[in-house]
Amino acid sequence: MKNVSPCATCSRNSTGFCGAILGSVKTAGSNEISDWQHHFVVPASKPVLASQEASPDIYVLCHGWAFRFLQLPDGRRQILHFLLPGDLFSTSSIFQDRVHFSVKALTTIQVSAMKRAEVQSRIMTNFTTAAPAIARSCASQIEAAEKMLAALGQCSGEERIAYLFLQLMRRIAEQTVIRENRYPLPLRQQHIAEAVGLTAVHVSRILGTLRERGILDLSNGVLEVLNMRELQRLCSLN
Amino acid sequence: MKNVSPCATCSRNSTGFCGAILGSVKTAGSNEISDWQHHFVVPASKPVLASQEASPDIYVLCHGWAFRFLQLPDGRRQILHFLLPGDLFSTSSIFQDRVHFSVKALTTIQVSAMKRAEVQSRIMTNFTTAAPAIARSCASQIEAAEKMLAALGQCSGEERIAYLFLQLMRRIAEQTVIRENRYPLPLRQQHIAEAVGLTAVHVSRILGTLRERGILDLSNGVLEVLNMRELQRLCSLN
DNA sequence: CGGCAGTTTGATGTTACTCAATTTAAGTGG
DNA sequence: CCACTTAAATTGAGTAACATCAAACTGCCG
Repeated sequence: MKNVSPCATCSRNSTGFCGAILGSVKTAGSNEISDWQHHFVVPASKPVLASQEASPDIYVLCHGWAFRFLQLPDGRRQILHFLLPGDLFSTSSIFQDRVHFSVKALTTIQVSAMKRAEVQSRIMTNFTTAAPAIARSCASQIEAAEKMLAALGQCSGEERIAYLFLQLMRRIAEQTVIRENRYPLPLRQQHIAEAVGLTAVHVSRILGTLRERGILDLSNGVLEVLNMRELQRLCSLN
Repeated sequence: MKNVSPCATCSRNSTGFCGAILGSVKTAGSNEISDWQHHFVVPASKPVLASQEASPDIYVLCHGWAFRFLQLPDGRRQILHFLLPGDLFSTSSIFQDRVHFSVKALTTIQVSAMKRAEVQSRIMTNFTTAAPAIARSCASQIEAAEKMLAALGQCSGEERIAYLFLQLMRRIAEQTVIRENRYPLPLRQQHIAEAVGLTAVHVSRILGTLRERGILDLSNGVLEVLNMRELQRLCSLN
């Protein structure tokens, strides 16, 4: 298992969530382990956080990919959101110690955990800058969820997959330099299926036709977009 | 057209959004029209608010039913949420002047509009009580959207309708006394269809079987639940 | 009495699911 | 490097869920 010391990549903290919301929370340039935050590693495909489980910490993903999901009593599950480095698990976790979803690692991940009480008090002392940032974060989470709702309710399988990919591509491009339209995408077809509400078999067929038609090619954890214009045209949402 | 004077029913303001979030904002017992809030009426099935339209006000539904929806470029639309009396259109509208959805009246409605700037400043002066309330409101909107996402992604038409009804019933019961398991529900089948991602024809068939099986009966704007236990069993979500 | 909006019903087509078999890819240990 | 194992992806055939189109039916209102 990997080293559990504070991850070097957590300089990322200064861009994503922490930069925007916490503002002056992190001591600039400091690497010391404080008593209110720590880091840990979770291996690929292992659970990170269970639904309704109380936690005194809030979590930010520092490295790797994870996803939030809802598990239905009969075993079916819906992936709600893929977490990328820099992402806060959920904005509402700043104020609540229980969340309605579970989180699982997709790749091996590094997570930063911060004491909620500490984060809250730091936000309160600096709320004129923190409040709008938190509000924006909430608003964008709501908007993302409701747009996906529209995609699942109104769009065909192909459209949904196109929409999912476009959203992910946009987010990946924000944190990685993209060359030759190749996006790192460590998803199994089963994950795509659970995110867009199809079966893995059907996802395979749809990806097959998209490949045949020269629109995109997903293999070996890389999504290569061959015809961006056509991909966007497929996605009537957006 | 109905009278546009401040609606008597807006005593409701003290329970729903305003009571929880605004706290001391409303002058207790006062009926005067202030310069920072006003009321208006929208007839049934007329638009209230268009997506991306900037507004200096935030809105609370005082009377009647409305719904928030997303319109796709090709005309399809997804109903995101039904608004009941006391509901703030969207928590994020407190901080943003544009919203990603549109709103339409289902019945004739009365709406209370409040100047955002004024609401914000009152929240800021009282943020220790307002902030947690706003956070809870955001969290519950996110949770509702993501649970619906799971319903659309993983559940059959019948399950989705059962879920929609159970959610609505819970909310209706919070503000109305329910007798004989009869819930006022002023929805056309087309609205149900657009909320759960089915066609109106299919909704009609599903409602037909639910009626035949003695589970529920929706007609004349009233939902009568005949077998609550069975209805809950249908809804594997929840 | 007609007209209209909403609902119901039937027939048929399409999308997506299920089950099962096969192929491919990725390790793993010798 | 090669057998062996296992997870993932692909393919085919049959089926179920849902959409589409069109017609008939209902209640309601002028």
